[in-house]
Amino acid sequence: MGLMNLFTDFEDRIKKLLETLDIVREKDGGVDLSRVTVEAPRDAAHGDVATNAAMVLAKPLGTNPRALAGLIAEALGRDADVAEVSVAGPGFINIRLSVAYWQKVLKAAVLAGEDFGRSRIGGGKPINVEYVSANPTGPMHVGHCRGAVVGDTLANLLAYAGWQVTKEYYINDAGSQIDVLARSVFLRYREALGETIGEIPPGLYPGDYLVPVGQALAEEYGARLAAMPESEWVPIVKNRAIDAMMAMIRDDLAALNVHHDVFFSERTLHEGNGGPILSAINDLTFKGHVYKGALPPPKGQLPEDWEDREQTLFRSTEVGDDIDRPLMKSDGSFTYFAADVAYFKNKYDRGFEQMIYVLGADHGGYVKRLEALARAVSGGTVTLTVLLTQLVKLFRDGEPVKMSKRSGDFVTLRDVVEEVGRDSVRFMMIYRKASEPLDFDFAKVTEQSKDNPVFYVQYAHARCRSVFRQAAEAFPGFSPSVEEMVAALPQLNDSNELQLVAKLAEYPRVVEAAALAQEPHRIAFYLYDLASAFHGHWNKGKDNTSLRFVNDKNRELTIARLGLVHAVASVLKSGLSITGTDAPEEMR
RNA sequence: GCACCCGUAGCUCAGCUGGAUAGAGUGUUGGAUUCCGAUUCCAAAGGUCACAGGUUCGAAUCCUGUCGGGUGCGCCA
Repeated sequence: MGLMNLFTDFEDRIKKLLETLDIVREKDGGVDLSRVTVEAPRDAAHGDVATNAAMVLAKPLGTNPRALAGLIAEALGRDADVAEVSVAGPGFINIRLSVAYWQKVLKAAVLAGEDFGRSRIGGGKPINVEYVSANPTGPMHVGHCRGAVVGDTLANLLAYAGWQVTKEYYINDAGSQIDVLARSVFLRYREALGETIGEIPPGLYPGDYLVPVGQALAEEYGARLAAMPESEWVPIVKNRAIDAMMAMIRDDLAALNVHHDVFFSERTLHEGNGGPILSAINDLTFKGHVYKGALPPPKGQLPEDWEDREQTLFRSTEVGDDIDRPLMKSDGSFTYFAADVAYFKNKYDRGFEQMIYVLGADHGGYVKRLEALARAVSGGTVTLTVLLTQLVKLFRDGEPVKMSKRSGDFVTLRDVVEEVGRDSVRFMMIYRKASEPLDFDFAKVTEQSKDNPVFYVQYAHARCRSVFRQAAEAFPGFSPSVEEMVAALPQLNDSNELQLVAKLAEYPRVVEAAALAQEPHRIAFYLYDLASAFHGHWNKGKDNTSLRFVNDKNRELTIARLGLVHAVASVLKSGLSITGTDAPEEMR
């Protein structure tokens, strides 16, 4: 099935052809063909594929682009799959493909089904995608939503493109906010025992979601916890609290169709007096990246409580950072970043060659130290990339939704999913470059209309399935196999249909480009494009009944067209599954 | 003050890692339409790609600077 990607197919053909040209063969030292590309012309009127070969190679070969283009075009014209070649503009070579070639491409698509866009470009390399990693102190709110969807979709995309992907969640269960959580739960526990606790003191988490956690503790322990000294009940309550919060978060994520492979606990890095962290710091020290010293005061406004103190520092400035970063506080305890060093080391030891961190835009200041960390620990062998997702602004009927940090006043992820639906949330979150801010309007997203892109795409899929149902009505007992559809494909030669095939043919290239650029939004935009092409073709059938997929006078032609519809449905389903949304059989 | 992200049609945004006359959706304007399944279809108008330089056959895209918006800037996680 070498026809899966027509662009790479023709790139290969053109490069082989170039090597047979006299002007190339006679060139001393050979010619660099790496800049030769094959792509779809911006304007379909120019042709089906175009190459820049003549413009790129003219200078090294000491000739002019138009003359070289003529030579290449002449040779290309002898390719049986090429219907027409022309030279245009500064030296573009435009190629129009034969009907037979399009039929071969479609055949590949029909046979491959949902695997049509699958790629091996990732080479089976292990890659770690870390995303969400929300603190386990409460339910997830909308702010976590975008990172969750972007990370999950990117991970799906990379898997489809041939990487060996691990989806990972870093549980921040070691910091002081977890102590606050434990004390908040303890209060709810005393409440469950019948004590009057009154107003939740400031500094503790006031949310009702902690009430059942306190009740469960009361049922299990009775009054025994209350009788313990703090040093004894804290670890018990802390464990219960974290488990309860993580269970809640997992439920929230499941509602968004987000599922991680690994949940990594920060606490495990602190076990045994911080052994894993110490050993990671020792590793860095051994490699010469650690020293004891004082940081220069921050530029601009000096904090009021600024004191010049000596601490253990990571010399990250030698590996690309702007300022050295503290690993230990002046009292000798670890910084958060120290745990990050150990966590990265852990991933590194697990054999990941590539790591992606999906973080919110408010963590932008963290990027350089993470990159520096990767260089220092791996010696530059690991590529660590940080994907920053910009903020989401919520709107209801055009009015911004206000959120304060006070409990009950923020919109939870669960609220949003329940109100607008899982698929709409996911698609909207991915239907924009991650680096662009996103406005999310409840009214628009709930609407089941063309304005809602996920609906438009899903509708195209449902319509495809509907064609099969209609065919079964026109021809009772009709259910052509893939083989029958493939055999009938030579019947397809209408230019409108071939345009749809051309759109399908872009899919493998879109998948690879999106995976390499780590830009999952491209899949969503492609799906919209394909859906649009399909709906457009469908609409032509309104006026021109000969274009309709089901033709009850021509069984063979109908089978061939069902092949096209089958391929469209398969690609839509494949793409929708990358975005983590359903491909419904019908819209109701 | 510094770092990162971003300035593209009235509005919301794409632009395939440098390609041809910069594209969709929405809105505006003008037509068509009792439909193999929805608030349908077709067409037109709409742009100094923030600005100024540079790199080259060729720049919205890469480099530098300026202007404007967002985010973050010792021992918080």
